[in-house]
Amino acid sequence: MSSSEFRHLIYQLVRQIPAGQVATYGQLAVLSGHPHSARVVGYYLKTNPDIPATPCHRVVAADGSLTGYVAGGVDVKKQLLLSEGVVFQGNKVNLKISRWQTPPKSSIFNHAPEKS
DNA sequence: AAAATGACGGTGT
DNA sequence: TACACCGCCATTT
Repeated sequence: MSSSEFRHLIYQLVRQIPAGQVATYGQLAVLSGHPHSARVVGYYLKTNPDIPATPCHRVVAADGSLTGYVAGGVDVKKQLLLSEGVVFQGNKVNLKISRWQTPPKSSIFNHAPEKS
């Protein structure tokens, strides 16, 4: 897969994050098939060509903290997330509650065991 | 062509 | 919990 396709795929994934939920850079990296390229994902969002089309504000760091946001900075980013109903704990997103659960394709008939 | 950079993430203290 | 380090990899210098 070429870099340009990789980038396009990231934007495609971001556009699928529902309002009120967030994904992490690493999560997108894994979903795109590039588990070790979280930083690159961040770079792609930084150079996001079309902010309105791709809700890059719904992408946060692995610990829930907010990193950059070109159109106004993390402050604006937080406000956008709050207005969508994302749950915060202080300065960080409560991933436990607001993390985007990607639909597991093959586990529809699967009892996802919590723990054992 | 080689080195530096960054909207990351995991580990160690 | 917070901060410092180090590995990662497409892009830029």
